[in-house]
Amino acid sequence: MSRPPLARERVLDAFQAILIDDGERTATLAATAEAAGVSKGGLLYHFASRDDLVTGMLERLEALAQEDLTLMASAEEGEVAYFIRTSVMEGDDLDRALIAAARLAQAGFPTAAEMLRQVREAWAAALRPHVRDETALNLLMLVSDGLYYNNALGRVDAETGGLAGPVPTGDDMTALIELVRRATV
Amino acid sequence: MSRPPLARERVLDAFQAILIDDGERTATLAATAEAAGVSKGGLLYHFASRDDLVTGMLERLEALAQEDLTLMASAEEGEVAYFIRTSVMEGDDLDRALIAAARLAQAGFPTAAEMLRQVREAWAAALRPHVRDETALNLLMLVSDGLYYNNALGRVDAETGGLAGPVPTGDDMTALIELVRRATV
DNA sequence: GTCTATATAGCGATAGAC
DNA sequence: GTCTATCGCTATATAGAC
Repeated sequence: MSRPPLARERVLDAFQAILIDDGERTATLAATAEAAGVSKGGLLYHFASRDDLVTGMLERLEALAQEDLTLMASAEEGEVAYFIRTSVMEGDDLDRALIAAARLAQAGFPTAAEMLRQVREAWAAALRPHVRDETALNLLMLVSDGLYYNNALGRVDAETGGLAGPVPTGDDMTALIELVRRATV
Repeated sequence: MSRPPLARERVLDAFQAILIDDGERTATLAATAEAAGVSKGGLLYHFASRDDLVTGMLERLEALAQEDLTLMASAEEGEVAYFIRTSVMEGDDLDRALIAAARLAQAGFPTAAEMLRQVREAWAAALRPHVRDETALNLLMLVSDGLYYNNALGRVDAETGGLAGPVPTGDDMTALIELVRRATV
């Protein structure tokens, strides 16, 4: 649990950024190394293979998701409100890790798909006691999935650094959250 | 508008199938050619480049989406019910074209992401007059997106040929549809 | 319209110096 | 711990026979 080498984290950040901005095909070892400011050999000292790089990224996602579950459990506004609110993508570390993992999953990495399922299931389990029934839970999870999916297809907005997609913002989002809350809690 | 060569369609089918089953990276020209029963050279007679293959696939998606809009407009059960019901993935031609396009979009093909946005917008426009307000439309679209997203991450089920994911089925799905309908229409 | 053969380029990974 | 150099493989695409 001691802090990992700085270069290692920078490589992981770079890999994730390229995955999000340009897709799995562009996230080569050379491109990742250059973006991280190390050589290909330097990268391969920290991650013995490309699969190893993927594993490192997924482990970081798992840790971030765990943190989020803790925050959700102690949220003053209640678990459900917290979950809906944070399903709106704001470009934080967890959002970025989820989008990057989705790219890998769709590129054919089964471990990424598995991790995403696992994280989703953990969220569902945490929310289950706080919604009226299983149907409401399904609705809640699917709306959240839909928000992530649309953002995953959107481009990164150069202005805000956030992800721009055909997803409601501002007052529209507030109204949506209220509608979902009424239908599920 | 006369019917296209048979080999061309077979190549498109093969490309789509590999995209869905194994991801974008595995859908190489060689693998596609073999699955279609032609040589690499034969494939490249019909599609001058890999990008051309992608374009051909997206054009087919556009045509299938257009057909679906026509069916939706004349559905006896009403547009909204038709839309929710057919958001459940059953492995038909449109479903497969959408999943394959999603794979390409996440692999970094901007034209695929663009086409998906366009198709989604066409659906939204067709549904808008039949839901109570814009918030309801957002909810409806996001649930549909969520269903597709989960299925896109799931594996193809060897038994049914359908796509298996963490998505409600049977009675659970009927209940979900009813809940969404009540919240939107 | 379909084939084989080949050119060219880029990727992941290894070896070994520093 | 980080580098350069290089190997081996595979991918896209071209050329030209049939």
